[in-house]
Amino acid sequence: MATIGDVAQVAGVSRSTASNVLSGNKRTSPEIQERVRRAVDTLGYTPNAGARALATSQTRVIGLLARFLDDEFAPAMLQYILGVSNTARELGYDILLVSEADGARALQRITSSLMVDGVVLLNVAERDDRLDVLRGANRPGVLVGLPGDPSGLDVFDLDFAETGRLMVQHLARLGHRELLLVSQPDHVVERGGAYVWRLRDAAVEEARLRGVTLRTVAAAPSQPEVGADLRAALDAHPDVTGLLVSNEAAAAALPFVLRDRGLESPRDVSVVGRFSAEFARTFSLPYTSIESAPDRLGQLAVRQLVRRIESPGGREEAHGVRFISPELVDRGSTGAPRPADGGTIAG
Amino acid sequence: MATIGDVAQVAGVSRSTASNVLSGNKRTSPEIQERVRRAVDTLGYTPNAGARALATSQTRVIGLLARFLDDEFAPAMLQYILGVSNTARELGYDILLVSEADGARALQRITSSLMVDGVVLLNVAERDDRLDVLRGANRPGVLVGLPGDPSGLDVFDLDFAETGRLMVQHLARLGHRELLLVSQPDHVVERGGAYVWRLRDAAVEEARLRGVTLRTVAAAPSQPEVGADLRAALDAHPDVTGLLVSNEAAAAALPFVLRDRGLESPRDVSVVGRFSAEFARTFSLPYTSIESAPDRLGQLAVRQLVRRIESPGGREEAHGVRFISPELVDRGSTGAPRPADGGTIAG
DNA sequence: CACCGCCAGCGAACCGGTTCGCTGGACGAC
DNA sequence: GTCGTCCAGCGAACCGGTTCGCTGGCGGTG
Repeated sequence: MATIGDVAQVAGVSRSTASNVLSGNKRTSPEIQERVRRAVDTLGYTPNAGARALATSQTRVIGLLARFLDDEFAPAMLQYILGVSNTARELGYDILLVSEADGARALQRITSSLMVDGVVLLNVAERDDRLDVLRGANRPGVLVGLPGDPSGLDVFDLDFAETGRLMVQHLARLGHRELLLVSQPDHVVERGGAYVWRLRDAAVEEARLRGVTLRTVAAAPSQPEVGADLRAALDAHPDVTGLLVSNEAAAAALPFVLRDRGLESPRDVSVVGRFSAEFARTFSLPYTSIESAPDRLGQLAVRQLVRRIESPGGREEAHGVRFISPELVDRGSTGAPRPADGGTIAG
Repeated sequence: MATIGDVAQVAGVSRSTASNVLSGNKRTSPEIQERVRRAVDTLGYTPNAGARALATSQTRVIGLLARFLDDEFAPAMLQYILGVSNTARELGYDILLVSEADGARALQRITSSLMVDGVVLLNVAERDDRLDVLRGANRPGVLVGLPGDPSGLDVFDLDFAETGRLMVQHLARLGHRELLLVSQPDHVVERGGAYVWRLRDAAVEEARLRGVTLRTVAAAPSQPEVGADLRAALDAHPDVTGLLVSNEAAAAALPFVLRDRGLESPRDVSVVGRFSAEFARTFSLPYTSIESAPDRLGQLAVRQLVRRIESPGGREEAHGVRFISPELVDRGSTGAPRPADGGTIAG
């Protein structure tokens, strides 16, 4: 491999001059620039990343900590990863993907060895053991997903409370009085991020204000168990006309469950989900939904992270939580409720 | 950050001795070992990855080049990524995930800057522009997916020819005489790997030997177009009783299409797919299938790559293509064909 | 008791970049 | 013509590890 010393030699200049030409940090004469560039081309020179990292304490690599929990629905996570990866590359960074179970230790490893300039944490839990490590680390980090205590951290997330209100509003305005919200078991939610109950609590409150009945059920966050949970939920609440699905695994399984029951949306039941357009395409889901915008969240997170990485260390921009507003995408799965003439959803 | 110099100072030894204790490359007295270890704990020392890379020319990072094509069905790729990532971590390596469109340039960048010790190429195409770069690179690489010219490369792949034969065999033995193989358009196949026509050609030959009719159709490799393609295919071939699906997007859409047609498997049509068990779970697919084993392929690829990385540079193990044998997982979607009494698949 | 061999620990060099302070030549001003 | 200023390029130091050759103290042997 050619080194900058080789380049300098071929160009007939010193190593420092070659470095200055390539970095542009110091003014150099056009003639010298030309000679150095030609030498670079001749030798096919590429800077050694390790040496550069050692000298500058910068790697131009971003750590991406994805948590893949055993019972989690992985396809939803893929879109975050791609959003982060693509944005990072646009900004000139590479991605170190860390998927190991012990996220706290992994975070410790990659930050304290200075492998990365910063990190993005996905799937942040209510009480996430990675956060203490992050706060003590010497590299900045940005979260996707709101933890219980976000103090001193940069966080991006969908506004789940507003999402819950919006879902209830939408169905209530259409005339639905009996709603069912499909979430996830609390212990899973706690690990996987509190977003589900933030949505649920706001939805419950909104339903109360509007005098609408909103029942909530927990369904497994993974296949195939979620199918059985959905069936049981429909059996338990036969008079429900509106379904709110804030559980990606449940949304993906819903077409099969409705079909088994001989139900069609919106004829028999109106459905509003919370997932991304890409997710809907992938699973052929014909349901109106709140866009969860994983690509946009990933993009915002990386942009903010790079801003922190590249801002002169001294003055600190304030940390904080940024919510993105929910947007409803109409796919025609909602309408007026079926007449309440004794027909039941289990029909 | 504490350096090895700090550790040495606290332990009262020289830097080289501290290094020797930590690497274990040279014998050291138990007493010195103890002092150094204590100093490491006290200071919370972690080696600087850049410095180590510079000194050893090793980064303990593996580059993972995933190609996400516009019209490709991404969820299938996720399992390869996780397989690679988890295996790499087990062997003490981290993963640099590269998803950018220009894979050849990305490969050039990460190898010539010595950011990685080796690379795994996913989704290798028949004529893949990354291969020339890989052959010219100074780091080893392993492919998942067989290219047109695999000479001088390590390749792992499912035995797609055998897979095609097995699928035909399975249905022919059950008595099916009219089969339809759902593949992908040739131009997509060429880019995305030749596996689809390797399977198709073998299936066609096997059908010929058995005197069975096997028609093949191309369907889009992504949602939602694939649904329309499937419907058109069923319309065009109403007498088909056996379906071979070697297209993940088509497999994921098939339940919806069959439902629209009022068809059930295996009652009306027998189905054999080619996808992984995890994929089947994710998409609630009740179809008998050939296991595509992405996790196992990823694991084998990483193992082989690490072997190359860590083998003393001199003696070279022979390169070559390793196929894994297809295994059929029975999910009950195949049976004897419906009586050929004039009933048609288009019902 | 003297000599030899062994080996634990040390010091220095090296990996390949970046950066800082110095220098000397060119040019402008008086 | 002389002096001062400016700045392009140079050399050296530094980042934080690893490694190689040397050394000196110890134990064993004759």
